[in-house]
Amino acid sequence: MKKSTDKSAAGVKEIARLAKVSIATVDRVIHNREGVSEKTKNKIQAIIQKLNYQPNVLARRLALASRGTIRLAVLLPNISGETEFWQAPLDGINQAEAEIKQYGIEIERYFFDQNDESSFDKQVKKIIRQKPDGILFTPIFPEESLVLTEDCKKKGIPYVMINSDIPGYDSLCYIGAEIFHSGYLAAQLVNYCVAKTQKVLVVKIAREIDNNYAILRKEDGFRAYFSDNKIQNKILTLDSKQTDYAAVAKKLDQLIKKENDIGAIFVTNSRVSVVAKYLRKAGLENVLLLGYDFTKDNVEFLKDGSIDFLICEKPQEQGYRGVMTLFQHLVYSNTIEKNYLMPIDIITKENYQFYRN
Amino acid sequence: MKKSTDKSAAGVKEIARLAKVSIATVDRVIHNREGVSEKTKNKIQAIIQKLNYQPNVLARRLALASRGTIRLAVLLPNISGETEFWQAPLDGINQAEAEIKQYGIEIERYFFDQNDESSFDKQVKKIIRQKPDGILFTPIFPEESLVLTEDCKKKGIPYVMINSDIPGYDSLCYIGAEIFHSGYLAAQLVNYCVAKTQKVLVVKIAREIDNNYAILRKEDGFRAYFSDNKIQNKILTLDSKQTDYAAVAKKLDQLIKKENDIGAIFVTNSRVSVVAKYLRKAGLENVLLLGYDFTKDNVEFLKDGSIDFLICEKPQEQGYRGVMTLFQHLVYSNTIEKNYLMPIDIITKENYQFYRN
DNA sequence: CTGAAAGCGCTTACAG
DNA sequence: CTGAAAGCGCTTACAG
Repeated sequence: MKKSTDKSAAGVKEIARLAKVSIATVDRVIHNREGVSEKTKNKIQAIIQKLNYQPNVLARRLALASRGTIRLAVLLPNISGETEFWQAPLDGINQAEAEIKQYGIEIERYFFDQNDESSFDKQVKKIIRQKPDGILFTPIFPEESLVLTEDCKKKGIPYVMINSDIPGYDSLCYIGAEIFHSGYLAAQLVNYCVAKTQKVLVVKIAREIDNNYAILRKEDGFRAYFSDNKIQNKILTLDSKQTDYAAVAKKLDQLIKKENDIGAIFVTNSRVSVVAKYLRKAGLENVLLLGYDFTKDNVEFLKDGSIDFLICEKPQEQGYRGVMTLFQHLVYSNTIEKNYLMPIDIITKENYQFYRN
Repeated sequence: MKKSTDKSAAGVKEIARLAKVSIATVDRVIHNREGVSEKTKNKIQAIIQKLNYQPNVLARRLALASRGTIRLAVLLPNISGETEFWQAPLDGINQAEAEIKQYGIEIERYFFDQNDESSFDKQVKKIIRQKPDGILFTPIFPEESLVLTEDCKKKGIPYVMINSDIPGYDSLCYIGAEIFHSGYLAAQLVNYCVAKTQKVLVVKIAREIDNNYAILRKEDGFRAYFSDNKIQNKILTLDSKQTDYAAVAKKLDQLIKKENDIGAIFVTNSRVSVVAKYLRKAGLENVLLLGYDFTKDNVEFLKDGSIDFLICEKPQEQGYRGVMTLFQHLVYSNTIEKNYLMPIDIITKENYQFYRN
């Protein structure tokens, strides 16, 4: 390793020397602060230009570390067996926290019950009382989310939405997939694998279907693919507001008795494992089954062939990136991409081993 | 933003104070350096344990920045129209360089002709002469690569392999996909989309097929899926050591005249666009076509439906991660995962827009 | 409007 | 075997 040589990145000291001022003044110009005469300001800016000065991010962070703590609030569904999905974003958030807590970032976590809008409300009130410096949340309930976003706007608190978007809620940014398109993709896969004569079933399992933007958008996308491409398969629908196995199985049973020759089933969220369990018990494993998310249950059914395709949108990375975005914005005032669209990944029995959430 | 409070991460100073020694001695213990009495060493280690001391990476890097430059060498195929694929790893390398050049890392790039083993040889000699501190390369030619790895071992220079692996070449680490499995995955997709009576064609297009480990492994994996699952489709083979369109088209023409009812074609590398062009011209777009890599040409054919699936292994991330790994190893002596296996992504017409290499 | 000095947490000669 | 001091490049009171 030889000693670093020439162009070794001039810093504030060098600029100060060339401009015959102190580094404090250089700093003022770099940060566009008040109280520098036009003349010296111009002189310093010229030198910065000429030297193509790039601040040393390391040193900047280190110096800043001594300042105050930044407090972020995170609002996500709580994690139960049924909603294990949300572990992934949380993992990402934890990872981000580990990386940046050295810079004085603290993260407060709030959880709500996905089946209970009032629990969302309650947590929102708590957060508002805490006055965090930035918020990360997922707008599962559009109306209730509005309370939060309105308050944030009033107080100038930046907020990031992950996993699903609500157009018109003007956030700092959205990090997640284009969910309409993920339904579209599911339809493409179905079309590859199913005969033209077979029927296709869309299953929606959630306590709050009508108020669940993501679930509805996915079905829209799914249906759009068929109509855009003039594909004639008959599309059936099954909704279940009860999310337990018994209830879903019963409904499926009734439907399948009535409708013969269903070639594929598309479940619009991570509850696909419930359907997989039913198909396995009923000996209907030749039906193509697609659903969402890389949860433990789902992967088990993927392995044994009950589930054919899982669509996955890197939930862990969403959490990670969400926190990092707030960090970038609050600490460095970086400009932020309004929509960070995640890839829409296709997971099968033969590539799940290598998947990274 | 309130002032940081309590547990605000004790540092070397605090440790030194508690152990009643100087911070220099603490530093010696942290880095397991010689010349500290057992007694003080134990005392300091106990305190480090108790405080759960985490070094401040920022400060460490900043302090280290003043040391010498680290020089890395990168050896990749040159980028032509035909081998545009290699732009992606190079992009990743450039990105990594931008992030770490502040820490005194310099990267020297060397290119060889993928169709000419002697050009690889020549570049290896150049690199050896330069005595870099670390090397990143792709072992397309096993024998010629051995010259490089042997020399590195002798001199203790760490090297990282990306994109394809050669088992037994004991590198610092391999970053890339499990290529056998990527062939396996391709076969699964084919099996979903093709009738049992149809034939399947494997196409290998490369100047040096027999000496190209990756291409052979992918075919192995592809075939293994069929035999493991006792699937009976007849598998045909077409090899072309000429990589230009005219030559490949001619061979395909001959084969397709002889063999009727080919349901799918699997091309074992990024040259799949050549086959796509042929199928489009021949009006055979109903044949399922699969191949590798997110190149501009391939994506064009994906869009128009000539290619159905592209398998992609994040080449840009491979380059990025390769450089970062050498950096971690050389600067922080971090322990490195021996095999960093990339996901094997499935790209279609309906999700390519969101893919990130 | 401007500057001298201290500090961020760590590393490294150098001196004993 | 151990310590005092300078330095990494930047930021921030504080004093003028």
